[in-house]
Amino acid sequence: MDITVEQPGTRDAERADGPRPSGRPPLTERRKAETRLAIAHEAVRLFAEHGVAATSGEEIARAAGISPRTLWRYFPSKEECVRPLLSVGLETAARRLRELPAGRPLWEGLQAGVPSAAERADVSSALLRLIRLLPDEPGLRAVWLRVHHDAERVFTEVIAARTGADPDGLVPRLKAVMLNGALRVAAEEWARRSAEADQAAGDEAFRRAVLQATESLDI
Amino acid sequence: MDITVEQPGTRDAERADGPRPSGRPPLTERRKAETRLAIAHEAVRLFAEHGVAATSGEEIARAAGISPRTLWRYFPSKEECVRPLLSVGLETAARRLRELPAGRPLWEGLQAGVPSAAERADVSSALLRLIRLLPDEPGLRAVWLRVHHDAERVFTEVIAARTGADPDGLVPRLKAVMLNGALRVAAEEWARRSAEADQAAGDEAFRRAVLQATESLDI
DNA sequence: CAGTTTTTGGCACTCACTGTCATGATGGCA
DNA sequence: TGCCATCATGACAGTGAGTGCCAAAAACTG
Repeated sequence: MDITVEQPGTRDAERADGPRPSGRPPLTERRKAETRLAIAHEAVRLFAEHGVAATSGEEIARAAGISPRTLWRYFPSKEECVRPLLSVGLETAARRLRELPAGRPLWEGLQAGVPSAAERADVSSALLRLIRLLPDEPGLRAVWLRVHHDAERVFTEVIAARTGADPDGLVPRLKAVMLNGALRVAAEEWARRSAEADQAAGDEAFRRAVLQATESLDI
Repeated sequence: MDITVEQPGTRDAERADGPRPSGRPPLTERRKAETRLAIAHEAVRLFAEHGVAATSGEEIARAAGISPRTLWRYFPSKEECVRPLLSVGLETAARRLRELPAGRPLWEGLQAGVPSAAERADVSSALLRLIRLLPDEPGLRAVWLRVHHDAERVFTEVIAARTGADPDGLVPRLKAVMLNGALRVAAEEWARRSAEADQAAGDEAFRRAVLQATESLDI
């Protein structure tokens, strides 16, 4: 039940020490990433239809067209199968934050965060369904929390770099935790409003939450 | 792997609709609470000695002097066994916050939070050992995150009451999430400093983190 | 003390997950 | 194009976490 998440191709990626001088070919890796995402989609579909408890790992594997053994190689638990969908928003948020010039206000990099992060419509709709499952599914909620917790480290470094503070210091860590929590709430608001009203309302809710949170944070 | 945590005696407690007119006698409940805590202590000890993965539920049960079947009735997973220790600080923090007059600054209710929450020395030292396990034990970290997530709801209501805001509104929720995250970081700092230096240093670190965080929050 | 409810334990069972090995697909290179 | 090294996949068997069910024991009520 340990949850040591192994990013696909991490070993290969770190072996390639340049842009791609002699690393693993991207074909295989891209296929693996596709498989990961396909599993995630099927898992969300099955979880939404029958609930997490009533969905076995074997069913997910069958739906994704792979053997159970392979499923457990891709993900360490059936709940973790949804991680690729949950993390996509935070990853782009971190990337945009890193690319944001130090002078600009924080929310510029974030206000388009989660919603537009999922450029592909299928990802976005799956993410929407998934977040709506969270209140009723403790196991998935745990993944959601873990994903955000993993993002904290990244945010801490980005914030430390932006504010010129010590990355191991207390202040950037506190700010990262707060920002991270705000993004979680914003994403939940986004999902709720998107489902209640429409996509525009969801995006607006997300932006409002982020703005509300960041203006008091001074990052 | 569902994590529906059932507080001990909840059913009995809600049946007793007065201070205790005809509810369950407190003896049984107290004994159950003691059993819960005893299990938690043994679990932490075993986890610290051999690691979570190498500790079986059966071992925890044997150490606590109960049958495995009973252990699984008390806790839904072996990791959850440590929850009573992890939640003690947040519970007292919430209680003190509730009792804090509306005018007083927030940190007055919190600065003595986690450390002194564990009045009993054994609880405090077990909690210390436990928090130090978190970085290496993803399963326990997940419990830590879940405990904090559960506390969010409580904090949201307390904050809404203090600030006169709508408890379902965005602002109190954001503030609760931020406060909660700050308390988590503060507790981790407390554990680190307590272990590196001494108890006083730990308490001081906790207070510093809480102060740092609350002064920007306007609760 | 007798009757009822609650808690515990024992047993059997499911299924999430893992170690191991054989097989097949893929990419590198002559 | 064909051979070799590498790695992904699958089949199989095994462990152990967690659950349902029923009986025994304990606690509470009168």
